[in-house]
Amino acid sequence: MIPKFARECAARACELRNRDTSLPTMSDQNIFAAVLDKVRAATNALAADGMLPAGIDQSRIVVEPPRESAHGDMATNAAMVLAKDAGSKPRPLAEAIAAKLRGDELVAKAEVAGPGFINLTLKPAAWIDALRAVLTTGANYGRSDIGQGTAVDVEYVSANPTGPLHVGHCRGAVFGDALANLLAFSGFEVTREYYINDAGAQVDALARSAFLRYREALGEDIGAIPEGLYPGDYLKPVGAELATRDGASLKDKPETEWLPLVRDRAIDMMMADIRNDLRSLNVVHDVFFSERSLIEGPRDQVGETIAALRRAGYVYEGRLAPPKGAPVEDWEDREQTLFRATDFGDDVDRPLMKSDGSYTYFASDIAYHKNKVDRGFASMIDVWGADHGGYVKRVQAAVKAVRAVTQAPSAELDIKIVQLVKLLRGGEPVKMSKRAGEFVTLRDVVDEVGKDPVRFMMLYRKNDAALDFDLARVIEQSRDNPVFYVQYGHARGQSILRNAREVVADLPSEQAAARAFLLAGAPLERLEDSGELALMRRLALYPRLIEAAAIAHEPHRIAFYLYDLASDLHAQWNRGNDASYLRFIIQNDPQMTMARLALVEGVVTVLASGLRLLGVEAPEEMR
RNA sequence: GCGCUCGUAGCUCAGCUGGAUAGAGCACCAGACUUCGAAUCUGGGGGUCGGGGGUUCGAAUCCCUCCGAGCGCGCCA
Repeated sequence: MIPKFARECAARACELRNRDTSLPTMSDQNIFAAVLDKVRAATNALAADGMLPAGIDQSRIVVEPPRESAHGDMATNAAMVLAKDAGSKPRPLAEAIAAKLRGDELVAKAEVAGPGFINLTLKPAAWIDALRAVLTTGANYGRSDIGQGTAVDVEYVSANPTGPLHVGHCRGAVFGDALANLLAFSGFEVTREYYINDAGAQVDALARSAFLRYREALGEDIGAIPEGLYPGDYLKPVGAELATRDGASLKDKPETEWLPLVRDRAIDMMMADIRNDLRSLNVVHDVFFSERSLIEGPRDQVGETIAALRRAGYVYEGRLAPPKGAPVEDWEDREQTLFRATDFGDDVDRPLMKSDGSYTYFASDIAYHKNKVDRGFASMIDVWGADHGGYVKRVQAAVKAVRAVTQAPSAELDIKIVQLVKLLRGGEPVKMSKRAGEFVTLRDVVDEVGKDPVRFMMLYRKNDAALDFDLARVIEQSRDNPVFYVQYGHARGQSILRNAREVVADLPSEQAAARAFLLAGAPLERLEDSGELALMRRLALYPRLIEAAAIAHEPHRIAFYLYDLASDLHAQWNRGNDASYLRFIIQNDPQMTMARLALVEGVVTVLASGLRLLGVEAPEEMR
């Protein structure tokens, strides 16, 4: 118990803060970016020496952790990438660059290896700087400005408002939400959007189904729900609500009169349910965009879009060859309005008008994406289920055409396909019968296992790989269960910080920022153990990982990183069991304790940061 | 028949947009609790990256071609 020492740490932290009052830059946080700058500086110096041509292209130079840790802390391909332009062989060039790098204050070793890699080993001070960066930036560690405020629209879920969300929708919901979090953290201006398919035959079927439930609510015996309508019980409240609101007044009207009324009410109630279900997963959209509004709003945006495409020569009247493969029963060869999708990479041209004169779904979708471009989104991301995979090319084609007619400076579209989820319980498939209207809803799953397992497990897989979700396994409290393992890592770190008050009595318990501030002044140079260095290296990787995940639109990388970080922490903990001098809390050495607490603080900070991006709780303790 | 997504250890999966001797977990075998949470950790065996060509300094990654799986294939959304 030496408060005096803690005061000294605080004083030192203040001093460190005053030394650099500017906002942290990318290189301050991202040690790989910092070293890349050093490598570029070295090549510039060689250019000044006349060893390299001036103005050489440095864009392909990368600095990355080597696969083999024996090769050092990081490796760069600079010499191999530059060799061709430099007109020299990689290895001599590598030697020259390495020689320059050896003069750097953070570089302990620079060696040329293999075909021309430069392997760098950094001095421990470099990793200590990285840890200090975690402590001083706190929850902002890993945040970057690579998005530069670019407006990006992330559209996800967009399930039909004809029934409650089922378990298959979970994955897209969680993926889209985490991706949006990640992009916002990386400096993009993100809009979270849900496209409501409230036009077309399916919502009419919804209305007819709801109308039956309405008559049922009025006491009529409606018998079985006919084929083609929605049989689920979830429409009973809609019928009851209509009966309460409208009494018997709808019952004897012709369908043309009651259908729009019933349809709008049914859609509103379904969407309210859907939003509630999404909220149970902590998924909240900024914009709910109605398909119907494209057609029935003040302007017919679908008609306008088609007209604009027609003026540009992308729409024509013509005939299509009948589809190959599975024969279409009622195929009718007729002239129709077609979008010239083949000009933009699709396989066939696509119809825009149905035979009854209404727009196809695809026509609305073109108009919808044009609407996004008109709203100023330079980047669009659509998250779809695997069953819509066949639709990717035509929408990509549509966006290219839209970009051409709007002359938007940028209109990128990335379509992320999330594969299907197989629901299991203890290894056995969960049976559900869609025909009988019985399916496992999103709400069922969240109620059974909780939001955190759902969110984490849906992200603990690449989005385009199929996923088994086992209701029994995801709530196990064991290493088999990654959700638990990572959350336990955070809880264990918090437990250490709580217990540390035995040695460092005035360590702030609740305010993480104050604690981190104090700990940043600890004598971090005493962190010399290999396990401690491994943890610091892992922490140093985080900004680079976030950046790569954001660019690739792959939030699953965060989940895997967190698992690795938690694993490093658990390993170091257990090394303290085998060798007591490696424990985080050393009773008679408050200085060492402070330094190790700083490391723990850094770990829990990054675990909490990553979990927050995934939308998963970072618990203080496991109960 | 065509298109899309995949194929990596016995199983479930990573592999940082082309880097070095391909990595985790489970399972199997052998070990570590008078602890700051053993709900954890340490070590071991296990591979023709579906097959075959090509591109280059270098390929699990990019191209071609077979094999196999899932999804989709006018006027449904």
